[in-house]
Amino acid sequence: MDKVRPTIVWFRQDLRLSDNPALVAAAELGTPILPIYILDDENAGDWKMGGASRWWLHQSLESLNKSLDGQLRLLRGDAAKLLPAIVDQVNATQVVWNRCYEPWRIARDRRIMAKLREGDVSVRSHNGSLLFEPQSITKADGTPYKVFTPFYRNGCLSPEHEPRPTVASPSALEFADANIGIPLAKLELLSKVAWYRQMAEQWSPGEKGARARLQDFLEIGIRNYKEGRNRPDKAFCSRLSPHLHFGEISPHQVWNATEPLQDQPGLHAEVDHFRSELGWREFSHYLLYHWPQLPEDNLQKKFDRFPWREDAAALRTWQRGETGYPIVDAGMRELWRTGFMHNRVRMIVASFLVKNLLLHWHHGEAWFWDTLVDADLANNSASWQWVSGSGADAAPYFRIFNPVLQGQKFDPEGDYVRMYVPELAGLPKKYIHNPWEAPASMLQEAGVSIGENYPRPVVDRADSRDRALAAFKSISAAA
DNA sequence: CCTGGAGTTGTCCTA
DNA sequence: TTAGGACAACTCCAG
Repeated sequence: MDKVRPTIVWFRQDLRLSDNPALVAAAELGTPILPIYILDDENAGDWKMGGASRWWLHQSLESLNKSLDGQLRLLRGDAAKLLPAIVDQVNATQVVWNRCYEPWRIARDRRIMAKLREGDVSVRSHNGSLLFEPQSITKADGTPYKVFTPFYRNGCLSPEHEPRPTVASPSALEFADANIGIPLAKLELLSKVAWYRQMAEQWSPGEKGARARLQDFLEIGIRNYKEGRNRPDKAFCSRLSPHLHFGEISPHQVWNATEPLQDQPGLHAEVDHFRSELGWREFSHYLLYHWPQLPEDNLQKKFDRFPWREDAAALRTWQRGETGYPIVDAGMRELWRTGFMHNRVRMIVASFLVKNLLLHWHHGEAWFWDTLVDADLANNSASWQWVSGSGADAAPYFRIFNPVLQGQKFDPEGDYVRMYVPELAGLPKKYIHNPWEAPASMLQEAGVSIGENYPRPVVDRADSRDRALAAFKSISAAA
């Protein structure tokens, strides 16, 4: 009874069949395939997946399992123990996966690879989720870039680093027989409280949903991307971030799909602009790879002596969307309801937390980590450091967003605010972003009572701006 | 080693 | 109403 030894395909942040180099490599071997997913909270340290991400993952695994004819095996626990055990149990001859780049995953995968190779198992990792391998892009002296523009222009965009073409899904997969795994429900990815009910209306997790989202974006959003992407009241953003994070679509698929649009009249600049956003995703992963402390430590050491405030009550108003600044509150409520926030608004709420409230960026980082469906260690930490001014290539300290002006500029009709802060819906656009300045009669007519059914501003805007400027000045060398 | 130019996403004041 | 300059000082990067 000679049984053919199977190949294990370990799915991680590549929950798709198309453009999946590890899967293709496995299929080419011609041996039966055992696809597995391991929910590994034990090696993740402080960066266990947050609640919104778990909701997404649940849907995405369900979808992947369907595409795999129900053959996906699910496990839960320490991958460094589980994987070698499975290899033994099924007598696997080969294990393949696509690389991940968070520090804890790199460390874990290195250990696993070494352990498996002690036996007679061949282990191969592939690149499925970054356009540019972090170690391949360096300055002439071999050290990593710290500034986006030269990283992107001179590094990524140089001809030698052109992203690889996509690879097709294997035509037919032969699956191995093995009594392994637990039902999806046993991963316990869905919290008891159904706060994610509204998220389901907004999103279609899974490979198919990701493809549809891309098609939609290529037909509409990208055609007015440079301007339109700044408008939270419109639908010009790609909203691909959660799909990319879980690898339901690869950046290569997205990058290459924009190729035909480049030659269409007027679209070249739009495509370039969108691609540079993919470039930012690469840059964040690059930074995290070269500076593994990015999620915890200020990249710029002088920020270690920054006079952050401690103010639990103020933090709570921010988290709940009750700061009294409509654009901030709309953003925080969008996040809570949908697991997402428009990028422009992310900058506004982040600036508000760090500069107007003067609270440590770690608070924002942690909240986003738990509530975003696209929570991504690299993007999250790099972006928070950027906003705070502590990161690579950071915003100058005097760049403090004015939530009223930002609202008026990027949500000019107030539609975005009305959608997520319905108690203000009756206000005309002139005062929708600064209701505390509206005439009493107008407030009354709109049914708004400041301090009663909509909060008074938690801080005075001008005062808190001056306070932030002083705080940032205090850590400069000249001070 | 030196040098010059540049650095995602702003705001405010003044003329 | 609108346009232009100030807001600091630093590090990064390429020639």
